[in-house]
Amino acid sequence: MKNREVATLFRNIADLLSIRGDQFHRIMAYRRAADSIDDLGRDLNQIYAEDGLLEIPGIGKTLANKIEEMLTTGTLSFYENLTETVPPSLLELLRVDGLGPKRVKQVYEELGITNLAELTEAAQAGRLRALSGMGEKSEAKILAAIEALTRHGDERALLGEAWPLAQSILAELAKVNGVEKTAVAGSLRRMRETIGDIDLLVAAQAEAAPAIMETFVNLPQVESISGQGSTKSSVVLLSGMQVDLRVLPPERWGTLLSYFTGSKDHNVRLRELALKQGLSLNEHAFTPVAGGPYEGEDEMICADETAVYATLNLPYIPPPLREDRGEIEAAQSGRLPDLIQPEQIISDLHMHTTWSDGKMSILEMARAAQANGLQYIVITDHSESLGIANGLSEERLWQQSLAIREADEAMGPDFRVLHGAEVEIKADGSLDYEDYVLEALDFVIAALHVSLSQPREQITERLLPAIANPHVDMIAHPTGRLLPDRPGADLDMDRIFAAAADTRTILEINANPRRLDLRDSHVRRAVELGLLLSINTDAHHARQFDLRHYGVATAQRGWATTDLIVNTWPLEKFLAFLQGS
DNA sequence: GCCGTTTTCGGCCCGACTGTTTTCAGTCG
Repeated sequence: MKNREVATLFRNIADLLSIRGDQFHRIMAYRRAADSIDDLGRDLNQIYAEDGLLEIPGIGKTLANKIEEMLTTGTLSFYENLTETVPPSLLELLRVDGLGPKRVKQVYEELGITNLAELTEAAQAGRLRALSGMGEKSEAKILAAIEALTRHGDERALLGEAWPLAQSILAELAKVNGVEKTAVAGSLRRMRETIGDIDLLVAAQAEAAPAIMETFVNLPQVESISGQGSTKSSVVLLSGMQVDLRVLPPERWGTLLSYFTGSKDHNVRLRELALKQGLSLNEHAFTPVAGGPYEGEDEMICADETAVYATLNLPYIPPPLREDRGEIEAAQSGRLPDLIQPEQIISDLHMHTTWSDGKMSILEMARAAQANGLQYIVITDHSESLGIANGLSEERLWQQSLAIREADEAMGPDFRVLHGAEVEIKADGSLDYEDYVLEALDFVIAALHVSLSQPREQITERLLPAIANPHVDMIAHPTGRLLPDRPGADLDMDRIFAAAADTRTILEINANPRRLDLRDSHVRRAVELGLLLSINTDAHHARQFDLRHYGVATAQRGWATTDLIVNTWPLEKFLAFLQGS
């Protein structure tokens, strides 16, 4: 079984246990374990082979045994037994917005409902309202939620879709009288690759709140209002995405922003730390608890997040790190990483022009890159066999070489245009250009685009020779995944990383929000191993240079430090590196 | 079910909103 399958099984167990009414913290343990496995960046089978399961955070003896059973037999008897008392089809009921484990248990036990179709039928027949705690309104809400679920699904949105949407809504809200500050919060501020719903915050005095809420729920993109209060409102957009807005006073901005940025796990750790100091932390303030050293004193409010962390004797922790993956401990011991920052990026090593499937000329891309704050770029059009992308034959590649020299000269002394190629790693593992061609290029990218579903052994063996080739400088979007649907190649990442370390081959963090490949957990592993990384836009149009910040955020989520990101290197250092490799 | 600078047992965070309630349970984040 793969990591994702194990994690999913644990999540399903957690949901089934919650329907059964098991102890809350036992359920949470399964969820935490699932999250932990998702974050690994390594193959669980490999960790198991090294006898390292117990070192995974949130995995104890019981869960380690369950993982072992899953990895060795492909099934889990505990889960099989569980589904005999709690039908797994109940899981789909939990996807209905507003329906939690207690209600699911209730409709299952009292009405014998086991799936979405039966629930729909019962609601339409008016049989739900007879249940205790339910009425006509609840019944109508459930029907509406089922309808919304069947229409939009409950898929998470891509970061690259949610981010611009959030910015446009904030821009509208900022125009309302009395709005002092606005911010994105939640997983969007932490820049996760997918977003469940958009969390927005506004700082304003209470008297301004009604007008802000009115503006919000009446935005043209809004399809329906799921809740409207004085501090919190929720809407569903036409796209099906839910957006929550909270309005709170500016003097409490720090605790507010911290609380709603999450992650939930990070917040739990912060509250635990606060409690150890005798303080209760919520979105409004730190409040002294009875019996603690501050008992009887006033609450402490925080105008910014730095003050929140300072109260806990911690340095500021950047949002992309707030996942409870060791950032609290690192902050406590002064070992927070020197995170790569967007303004430190001075190059882009992967982009396309009209010579292959790009939309702009070499010179147009160069000028746009310079306007974007870069100092040098590499033009890397596709190689011949990627016919669908108008890949370059060897002859056209030589012609392009002249065109690049012309563009380089036209750009003057303060900007350099280098000549590279994105060379196809063919299904048989061979590269698309001969070595003497690769040698003549300034920079060589190798990448997988086709036959990505080969079995692990085969596709890993296909990529390794490319990494080992002395002319290959970088592997682009290593797994080839495309969010949200194509999972990418089933590579043995341990072997890929080891090979990249041996040959000092750069691994790309592709900034396109459909790729973000390497993904954050892979970056984290690569950083631990000290591998060289590069954040590139893979731009096919000048405006796609704007996508860079998604790549930087992914690097930050993987704890990437400035020294490992080759795009921070001055041109001389970069060229010297290419000479030496 | 995990975990340990309250350590092998007993904790493990907090509030808003909604709909059903006469004081609260369920859901969500």
